[in-house]
Amino acid sequence: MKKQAVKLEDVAAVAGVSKTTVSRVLNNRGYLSQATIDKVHKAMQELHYRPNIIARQLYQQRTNLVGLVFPTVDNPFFGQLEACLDHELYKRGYRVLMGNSQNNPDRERAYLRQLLNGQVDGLIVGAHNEGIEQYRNIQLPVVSIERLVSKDIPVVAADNYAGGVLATQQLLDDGCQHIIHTNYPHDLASPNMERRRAYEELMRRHGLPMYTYEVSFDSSTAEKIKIFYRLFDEHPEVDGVFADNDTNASLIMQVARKRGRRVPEDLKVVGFDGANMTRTLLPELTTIQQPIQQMATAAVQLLQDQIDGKKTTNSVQLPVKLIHGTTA
Amino acid sequence: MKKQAVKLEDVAAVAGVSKTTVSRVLNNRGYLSQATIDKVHKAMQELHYRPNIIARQLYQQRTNLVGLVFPTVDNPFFGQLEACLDHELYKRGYRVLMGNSQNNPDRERAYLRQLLNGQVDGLIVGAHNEGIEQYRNIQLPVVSIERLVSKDIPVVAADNYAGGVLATQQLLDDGCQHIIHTNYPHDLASPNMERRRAYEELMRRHGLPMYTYEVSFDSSTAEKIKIFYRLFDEHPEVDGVFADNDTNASLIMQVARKRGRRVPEDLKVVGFDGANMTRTLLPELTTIQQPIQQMATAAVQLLQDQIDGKKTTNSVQLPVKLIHGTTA
DNA sequence: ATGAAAGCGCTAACAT
DNA sequence: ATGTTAGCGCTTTCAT
Repeated sequence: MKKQAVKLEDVAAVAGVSKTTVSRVLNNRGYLSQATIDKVHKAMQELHYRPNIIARQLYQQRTNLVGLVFPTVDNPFFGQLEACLDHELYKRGYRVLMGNSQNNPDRERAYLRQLLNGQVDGLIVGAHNEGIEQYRNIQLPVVSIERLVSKDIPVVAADNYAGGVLATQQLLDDGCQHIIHTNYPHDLASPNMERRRAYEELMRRHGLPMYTYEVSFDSSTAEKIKIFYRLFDEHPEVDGVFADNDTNASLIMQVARKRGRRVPEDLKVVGFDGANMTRTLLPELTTIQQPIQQMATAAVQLLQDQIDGKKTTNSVQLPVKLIHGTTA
Repeated sequence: MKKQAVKLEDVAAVAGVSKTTVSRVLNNRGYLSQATIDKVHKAMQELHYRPNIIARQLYQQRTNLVGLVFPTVDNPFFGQLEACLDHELYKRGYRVLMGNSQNNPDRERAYLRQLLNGQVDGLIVGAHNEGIEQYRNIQLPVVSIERLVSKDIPVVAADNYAGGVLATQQLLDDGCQHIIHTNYPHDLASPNMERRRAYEELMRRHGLPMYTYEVSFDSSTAEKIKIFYRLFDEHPEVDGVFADNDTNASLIMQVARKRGRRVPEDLKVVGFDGANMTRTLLPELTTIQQPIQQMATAAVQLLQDQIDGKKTTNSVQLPVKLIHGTTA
């Protein structure tokens, strides 16, 4: 329990003024004579004074910190999203507290337990865990991205249904008859399910069979690959795949090649997300691009409104775009 | 300046005990009778009490927060690295404050100004800005990753020289005669320069010409692509490329194809980093893999040692590995 | 234009 | 086993 080396009081002593005056100089508030200002600045420099941010936070009851609760930052979509969120928040004077849940409910709870204790001024969440009870009766400003948390919390999401239609329609236009879809396990309360709904409606309307392989986000790459091998074994007739994200699309194409299928000749593939990093590393992939930057801007705006006390519980849905690659 | 709804004092009043007792129950410290414990817990539940973390931080003079200052999280290498760091820090009870500098020195300074004011217990830095004066005479525990900050700050880095040798040797073994390298601008004080040194030494030893194209990390993708077109225009004889990171390798291959070169028939390519996301999206790339997880573990260990007051200014160098793809 | 004093919510000596 | 009291470092009424 060592004390801070040099504090406001020390500066006051050296400058020969009171703590109040130093605080005023620090915050540029109230009436100050130039002579006093200079004296205080000089003392601050001499002592290498640094104001203690925590003390200020305690008094002001705000931290200018926003917590980001997402599965992981090591992913093209979430990486870009968190980078955009950080950028938008920075512009408004907020810093970011990372809360990678790794899709572990206990970790998500642990983060929330802390963050809700005055650690942050607000929360932006996009983790995929179910039944986190702490979101009920929360008094902190919260915005969610692509996740239904509770009815009071506004959601920012892409138009997943339209995306599902675009993807499926592209494969149908390509002449595919046996289109398989991958998605999260069905019970996840995510707007993501709209992608599946769109796929199923179009397939039904066209009288085509539908199969959805469920791949949970947090499975290991090896596990996912195993599922995709199973996909080709159980459905050798598959000629089109609508993957619910681009990394799955990439894995499916790798497995397809191992099974002797050429893309796009024997198999068409459409992904989802269209993040920058995927566009750079896998530009040939045809995919549905989410407006990540706009989603970040909207989320931060909604959060700021809540922090400012404006009651905007409206949710936001943003348009997606089909990116034509060579895989479909 | 609203006050916190319910505080320790309120719990004390309801439970009919003193603040101290409530604090003791909260922290499970000192002698407590079971009856008191129960009373206090009951009062806490009734009031939905949440301890104010900031007040505790002020008293304890520690925040259990570690700042991560890196260029961006939207990148396979930094994304995975920050995810690993977060995971290691979480295990030790620390949370992470994000400091994406976007390679903007002003932003890096702004972060440091705040973080050094008691906001964090330590810092792990890997941003690429030069001459940030705040790192001089810093009193906070700091560890750097792949960056030379100042002589007092320990550095965790991969064996970049060995990596440069592996990459260049692979291309030489493939029979390449005109190998081009890409790297950061030369003046950057980064262990990364060792990759270049290795390339140049091997080329010199083999009596081969050497050309390094300088591509700054924070250029836009469009700018990078322009440089790579220039590379092929100025050196149509190129038959091997050693890129200093995998995303550049990917861009180079895209440009090569546009210029009618087949990889690996006409052009061999070796990248650097070998992050998970690159392995998933671009598995065919031959690359030098950095031990990201080990680097994170080592960095956190060094930081913890400093926080604990152990004087370990030793730097750490970790081995790299050649990953055989099909591009070289 | 400046200062004294109270208080943000919590913890820990030091009593009892 | 529990309470009293004095801070942690800062900001802000309220005085002068």
